[in-house]
Amino acid sequence: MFSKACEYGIRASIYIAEQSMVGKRVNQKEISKAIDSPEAFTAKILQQLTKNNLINSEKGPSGGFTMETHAIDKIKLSNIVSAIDGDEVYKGCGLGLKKCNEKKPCPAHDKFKIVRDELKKMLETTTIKELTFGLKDGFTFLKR
Amino acid sequence: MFSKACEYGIRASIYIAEQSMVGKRVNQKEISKAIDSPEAFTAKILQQLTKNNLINSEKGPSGGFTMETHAIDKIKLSNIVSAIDGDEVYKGCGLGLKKCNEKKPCPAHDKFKIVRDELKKMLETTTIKELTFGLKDGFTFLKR
DNA sequence: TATATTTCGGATAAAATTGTCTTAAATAGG
DNA sequence: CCTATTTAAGACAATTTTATCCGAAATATA
Ligand code: FES
Ligand code: FES
Repeated sequence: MFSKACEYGIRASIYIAEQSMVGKRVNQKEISKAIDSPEAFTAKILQQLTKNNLINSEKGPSGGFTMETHAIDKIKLSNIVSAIDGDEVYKGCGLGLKKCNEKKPCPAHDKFKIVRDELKKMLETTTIKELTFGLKDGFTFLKR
Repeated sequence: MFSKACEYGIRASIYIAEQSMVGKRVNQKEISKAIDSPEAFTAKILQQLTKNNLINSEKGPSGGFTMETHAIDKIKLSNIVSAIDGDEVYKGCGLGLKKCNEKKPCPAHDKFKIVRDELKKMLETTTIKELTFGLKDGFTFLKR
């Protein structure tokens, strides 16, 4: 569904958001430990998210990453996905024709469109904030 | 969503089925021309589909690929996808945790499950046959 | 039987993705 | 100002995916 980079990006975003909500800044090492991802690779992804203004970074001792608290319920899953994978997965043709095209649809278009639009709606309405809720109570997990 | 290999595999299957329904056997060259895919790579994928008994192949002059007519409405999209990509896409965790796990779900589990199950249902109920209908009438397309 | 056609199978190559390493830049704190 | 810590940036490496190539095997047909 998504690339590894994107999966790490989403997990990292959720973790950063959760920590930001209790006023904590987290660094690369903590993040990759919390979400069980390769440290250097994750660092690259964090750079991407930073460039896309989805998270903030600060250098130096006691530096690290945060998500602005007022943004946590504004940022949607789709923002993370677009920033890393682009929007092909929820806008492109399921059979790989360049651009999904209503006028010249692939044979699976009608079937795919339903699923893809559901995915799109889900990504565009799900906030990072709501994904943090189960975490601190131990109902949901960012690694296993 | 799917790999390139899988996209080609689905398009090829639909084309082969369509031709088989009018009694025509098609070879690698025709197929990759019809679906606009790299010939040698497509040949590999056709081998996979053959091994999985989704299509039949015959060697020699006038050889090529067919789909058994009585199977065309039995074979589902999920059969093609599983044969090439496996079932990760509609059974795995959306955030990349190994195995989706109801007991220890990722934060996005509930949201993802809905979409993924819809995808699963679509793939498991859509037959190759119904995907061929629009083709000959020029309503749907395997390339653009 | 000889030949041309076609799939099969394995090796190889190119490109994209995933992952690592090293150095530079920023910054907090002594 | 100096040092330790942390992110930024770019080069590099490994792996996976995508794609090509070639010789062998099968087969129709002349
Ligand atoms: S054209 Fe293929 S999904 Fe719309
Ligand atoms: S655990 Fe992530 S989708 Fe089920």
